[in-house]
Amino acid sequence: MKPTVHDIAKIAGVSLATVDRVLNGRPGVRSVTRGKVEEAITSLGYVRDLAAANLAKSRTYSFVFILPANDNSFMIGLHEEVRGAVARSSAERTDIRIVDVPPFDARALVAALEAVLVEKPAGVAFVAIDTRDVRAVTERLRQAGIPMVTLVSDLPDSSRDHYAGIDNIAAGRTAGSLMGRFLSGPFLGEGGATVAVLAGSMLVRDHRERLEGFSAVIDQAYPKVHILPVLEGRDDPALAETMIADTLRRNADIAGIYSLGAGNRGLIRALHRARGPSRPLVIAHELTASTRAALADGVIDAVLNQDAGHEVRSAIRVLKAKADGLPVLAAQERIRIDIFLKDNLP
Amino acid sequence: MKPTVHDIAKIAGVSLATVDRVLNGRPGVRSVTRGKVEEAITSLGYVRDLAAANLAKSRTYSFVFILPANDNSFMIGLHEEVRGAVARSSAERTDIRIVDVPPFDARALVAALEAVLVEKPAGVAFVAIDTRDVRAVTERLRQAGIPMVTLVSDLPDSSRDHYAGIDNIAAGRTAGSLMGRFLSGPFLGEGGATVAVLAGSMLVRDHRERLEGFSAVIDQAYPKVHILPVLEGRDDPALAETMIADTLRRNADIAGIYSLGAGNRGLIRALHRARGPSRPLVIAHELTASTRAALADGVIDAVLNQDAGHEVRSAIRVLKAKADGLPVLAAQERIRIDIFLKDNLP
DNA sequence: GAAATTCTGAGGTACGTAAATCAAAATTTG
DNA sequence: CAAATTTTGATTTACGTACCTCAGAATTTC
Repeated sequence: MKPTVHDIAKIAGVSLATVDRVLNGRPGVRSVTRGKVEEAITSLGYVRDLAAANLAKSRTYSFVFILPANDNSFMIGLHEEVRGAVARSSAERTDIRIVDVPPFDARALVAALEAVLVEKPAGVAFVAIDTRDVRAVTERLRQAGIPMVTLVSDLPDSSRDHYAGIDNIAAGRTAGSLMGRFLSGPFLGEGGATVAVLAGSMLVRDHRERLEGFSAVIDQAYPKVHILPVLEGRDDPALAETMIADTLRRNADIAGIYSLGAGNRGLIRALHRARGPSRPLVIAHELTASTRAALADGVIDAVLNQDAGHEVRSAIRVLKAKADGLPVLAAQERIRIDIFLKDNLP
Repeated sequence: MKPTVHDIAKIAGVSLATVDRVLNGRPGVRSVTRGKVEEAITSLGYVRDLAAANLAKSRTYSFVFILPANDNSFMIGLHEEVRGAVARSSAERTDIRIVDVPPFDARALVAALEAVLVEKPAGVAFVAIDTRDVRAVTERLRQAGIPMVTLVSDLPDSSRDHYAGIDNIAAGRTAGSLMGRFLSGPFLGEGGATVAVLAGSMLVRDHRERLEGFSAVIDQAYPKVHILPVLEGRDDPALAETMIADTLRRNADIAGIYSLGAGNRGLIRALHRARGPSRPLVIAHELTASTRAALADGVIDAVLNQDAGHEVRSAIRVLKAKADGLPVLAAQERIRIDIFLKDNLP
């Protein structure tokens, strides 16, 4: 039988009230007595029954999710996953509030985080933007004891407790490696190949890191591949379409395209329009309805994906654990880079 | 506030005892009264507080995991993950027992499942072997109301409730696609390429399915690639080593190897020994210490992986849900095929 | 219409923990 | 050494559900 507070009281030779005082850090216990109780706890291997404790406290974990109100499918999907979690929230003793902020707007994010500071929820998750101001607020949140999880885009070396997202450098490297290997066959050979890169914005860390990883692998392992200057499409389908169409028109010899941000609907439209003699090899991020269809059609060759549902559920699990002061299972919470070819679409 | 049994009693105009009788399917309630209560339940949107219910019942979920006592790293890792779950079990109200059976032994598996039938745990997970006898026992388990989850290797169209493992046909297709594309470059060209396939046993479904998917893609999309007859290494490193060494000696022109089972330590040893002028392209399954090292060294080019930890945790979640008659979150429980190149090793 | 049977209500105890009150004991302070 | 203070004990209520008993009401059966 699992030991209970009653067992501790018996072993330590104190009353239930004293055990409770020790367990919950309440005042009014001499250090001698506290020592006896703690000894009994460790000797019995007592672990508090969280379900019973939460029941007694009639506790609900209140979390805030700050999400950019982006127009692209990935962010819309992320929103949906959080809404799904809200729907399940009553059964999980959580109470999740969604706060929308304008995309790529550090000041709006800071303002939202400051509001969190006032509200004092049990935890907050947000898509980070990497600026000094944002870092500064996170430090204030940490001091206020509010657990923080960054979602999708990280803020390394800051006060955040955890990052629920993929390793974007590794993602970029993987894209580079696939690009290099796939190109080595039918495309390369006569001297070299030109590759275009479409990003959302170099201001967000995840995009910077993907480019970094991609370039590193290409430069090092596939020196015959030449990367054009990055196109910044602000994750906007319409903008992406014109940029890609322009680039394809100007550089007839483009052998590959790496789309490391969102807004792939535009990219795909441009590709469909530009049906030339030989289509370029395309590697994109995020499996959405449109990229999935493009993969199946052979317009896109590979899609690297992060599962928004996993990220949201992981963020919630981690916030809960942090709120309870429990350790997190790192292996469980690592968000993986999914690689989809047309053959392993789920 | 979430509605409770008290609210139901009040709304339905009955006593708490009657609500309890309805909720827990106890006898002694007229259908008119039952109707009133059920109406109140739906109108209030009542959902039973599982944590409180489990506390009241002082319930622990007892699960049995039947695992083959294989010598390869993957199965050893799987064992470890289950043991990890056992270690965490007290906090999760689970009580997991591990039963070891000899590998590739359908009769031993049947015997273990029959023992489960007697023990009547809250659920059972097992690595399936696809025979009539095994199917027959699962039907008896289903009739006994014991939730079943197949782990790693499935038993489709049987009485099992869920499969915690990857789609092996898709995995095989993915391997075929990578093999075809990677070979198209440096290896192919002058007419064709020869590929060897190393499996564990064609008696287990997962291996059959991987081969099926692999062959389908190669035959259809890469007709220049020729697949040698399958080698069956019984997931045994020593046997695999001699088989691969033999094959490499006999067929000097081998361009690729697809290792779809376990026992890769042997494969890797053979590859290291046989350092010829041009090394073959190698795609293997399961990321273990040895395949990871081989990937990093460039001896293996790609590894398809299933995360044993995820599979075990998913199996437990599903068994719990089935035991409680709750729905499972399909998206959460889908086990993904990880593709590792040397660039995205975790 | 009485007896037998079936329903229903009221109430309690339990699960393991939290949190509170109040009295009693121990300790410290002056 | 008495008074003030701190520490501890005993007890209670609560969280939401499960499960039990027993009495009384309603219904059915003869």
